[in-house]
Amino acid sequence: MSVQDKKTLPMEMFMDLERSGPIPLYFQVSQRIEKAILSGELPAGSRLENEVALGQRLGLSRPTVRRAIQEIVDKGLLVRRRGIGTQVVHGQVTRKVELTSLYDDLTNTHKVPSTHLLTLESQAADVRTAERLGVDEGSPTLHLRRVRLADDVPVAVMENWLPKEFIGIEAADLVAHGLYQVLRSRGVTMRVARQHIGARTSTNDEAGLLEIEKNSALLTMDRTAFDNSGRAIEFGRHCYRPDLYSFEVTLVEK
Amino acid sequence: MSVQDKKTLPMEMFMDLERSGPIPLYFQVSQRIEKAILSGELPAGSRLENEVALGQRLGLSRPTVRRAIQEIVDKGLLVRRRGIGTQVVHGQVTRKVELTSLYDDLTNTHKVPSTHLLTLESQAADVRTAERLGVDEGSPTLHLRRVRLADDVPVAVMENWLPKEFIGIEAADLVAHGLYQVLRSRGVTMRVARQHIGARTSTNDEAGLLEIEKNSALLTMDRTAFDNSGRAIEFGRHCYRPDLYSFEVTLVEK
DNA sequence: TTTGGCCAGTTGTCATGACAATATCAGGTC
DNA sequence: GACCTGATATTGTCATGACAACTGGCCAAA
Repeated sequence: MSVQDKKTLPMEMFMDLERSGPIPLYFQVSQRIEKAILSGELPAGSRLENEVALGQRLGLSRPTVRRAIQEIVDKGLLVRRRGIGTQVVHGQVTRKVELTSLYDDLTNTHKVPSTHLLTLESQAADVRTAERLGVDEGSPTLHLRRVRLADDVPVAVMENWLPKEFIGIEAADLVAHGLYQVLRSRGVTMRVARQHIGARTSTNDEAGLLEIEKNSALLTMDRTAFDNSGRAIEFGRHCYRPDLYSFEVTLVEK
Repeated sequence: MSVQDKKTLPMEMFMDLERSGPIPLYFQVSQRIEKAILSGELPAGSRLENEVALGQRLGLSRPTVRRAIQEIVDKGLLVRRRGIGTQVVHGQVTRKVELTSLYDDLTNTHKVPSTHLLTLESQAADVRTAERLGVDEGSPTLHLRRVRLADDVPVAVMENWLPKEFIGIEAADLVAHGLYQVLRSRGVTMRVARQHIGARTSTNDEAGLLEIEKNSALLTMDRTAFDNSGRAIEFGRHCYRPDLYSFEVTLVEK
């Protein structure tokens, strides 16, 4: 009758919830709902069953169901309206930018990533690097410069500085696994990152590395990443070939 | 003794909570805590009082206090660790990118924004526009093209398409208030936006409008915005002078 | 001295219950 | 027919209680 579908889909896919496993219930539920949305089982504009009824059918409390739904709302896939209900957003499927590295991005899109390591050295921190990493000027840092390739085509030139406790990182690891994977394997997990995205004209050096013409446009990203305790872990200045890479950001008003 | 301050600040600033007002309690609490962080009253690295004790002292339940804290964690200002407590992040204050327009951004940074309206017309949707807005190809849309200036210096060239119900928008409103303000005044509130950020070389036309050299680098942003019901409200292709504008994104790993 | 286990502190998850705020819709009244 | 009104449905907010999981430090044993 109205614009949006009124049939609340049955969704009898929740029979296998692990109530004693390590995975939170709300996460199990949100994953299943999200999967249903992305697979088209819950088409755009369709209404979700209301929180109370859904919880009753799954044998879960309303806060648990509510949190599961909220997770998906935060991703921008669902919209809730008081007095109305919860709907799948119209428009195309959106993917939120997550805290991952370019290496992860490329593997997720089924391209074959590889790395040329240009520089791997200990370097005294200059003013800017010291400020970003929260260390004293002149203190040692690990400095690396790499070219990232996807299917053997250069995509990005990446320059990074890390605090001195990472100076032991080996070249082989970086070529094989990407920086964030190496850091994760050393027990460091990124928690917050602050990025600046801009553009500028390429230098001759960068143009050569990226196999593009001199003075052509580059997409740039500066990032400072922090770990669980809020300590700066990495400061990076990256530049990307704009014809091969762009950033996708999904914003949700609260 | 340890790395971080152990003194849990007293914070006797919560005496004026409005329990019957329209503002949620968790929001009142989160605002006060955030203010304390930004003002330096809660310095970087300091520990927050634990959830249970804070709730008891304020006469609030733990879920309410917890939600207040979570709001700030989502902004990247606090970090919680099980078994440890909640700390103010080290590093600089970060500001999350929000769902605002360039006009709002400029007024927030105390620059004086103005607009040159180049085009305001009804236009049949081409394939791409139709797909983005979720309308039929060839159906009427409102097409506008503007130059945004900050302190009389051109910053961006913005081209937008809106569904046909906005065709009545007048030129005077756009020059005076910015697109998003005009839409808000017509009862439309943006809820979700999907943005692609990239870079490319300027055309001669754009270079002239932005008062930069031909073939210099531009920062570009394509956006599709959706309202409360998930319907596409706006599709825009913008390009910015990279020396005057950049995007800031704060990412938080969950 | 070093190692291991125990204990207290803190956040993470989940359940139950209640009331408020808002949107839709049907019906009645002017 | 237009407008008001009330009933209904749904999400928003908040309280209380309980247990699990993780961290760090203390203390005893090897």
